[in-house]
Amino acid sequence: MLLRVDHASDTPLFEQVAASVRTGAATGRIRPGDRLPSARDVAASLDVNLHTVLRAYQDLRDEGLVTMRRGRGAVLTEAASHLEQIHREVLDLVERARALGLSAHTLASFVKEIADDR
Amino acid sequence: MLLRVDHASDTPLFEQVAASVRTGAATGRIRPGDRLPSARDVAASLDVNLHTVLRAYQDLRDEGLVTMRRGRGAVLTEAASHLEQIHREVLDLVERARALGLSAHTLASFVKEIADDR
DNA sequence: AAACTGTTTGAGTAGTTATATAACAGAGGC
DNA sequence: GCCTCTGTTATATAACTACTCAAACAGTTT
Repeated sequence: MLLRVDHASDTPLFEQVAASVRTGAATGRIRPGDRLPSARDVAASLDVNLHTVLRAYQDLRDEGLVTMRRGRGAVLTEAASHLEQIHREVLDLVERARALGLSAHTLASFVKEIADDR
Repeated sequence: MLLRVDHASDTPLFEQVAASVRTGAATGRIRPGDRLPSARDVAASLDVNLHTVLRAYQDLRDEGLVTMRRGRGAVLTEAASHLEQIHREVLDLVERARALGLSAHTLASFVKEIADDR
């Protein structure tokens, strides 16, 4: 199955769904132009509310990773084609920070601060 | 003043306080070995509750950026000496991602996912 | 028309955030 | 020793936000 979710996890369901899609795109399981499974299908197969899935999809749209139109579904954009490369760079940076005694949480707060400023 | 806070902002106060300290360390205004102003002083001068400041300090401790002991206060660790370099690398990465059509939010979610896995 | 798709609206619940007050306990100066 | 500084812990509470759910709505495709 493409998308997975852990109901016992402390990270929000919609965030897990979004993360699944990003990972799927970063590993090439989903490609630009591909349509994501419909929100209702995902909701049914993950035993999650429709709204929760749509919330995840909308976040991905806000990031520019998918386009959405009713009747047509959610489609992966060209921007997603570089996810793999960027994801690798993020891993490298986390590793480098770690070597300097800095946690991923510190990095996360830096990135978040930059992200929120726009 | 070293620490600043915007009561009207939508980001939590304790997070703003923590971010102030990180920025202060990244710009060399605070150095390893320096003691942060006492939580009570900060609370009074920012018109914020003591708990709010301590929450920020504790987060920084969890990240390994400060050590805390009662009677002595919160002291910046050696790890903080590399904050400037890492912060610059984060800015570079955000820039590179942006050039590929990826938002800082996408990056943030990657980093957060890595950070939460530990 | 029928069967899909996302969109919108509304609402309930749970968790987070910030506050306040108080008592506790280690560290250091006098 | 005593006083005052420091963070720590406990308890309570109000306001707010996040999260989830349900049902009706409106384009798109077949």
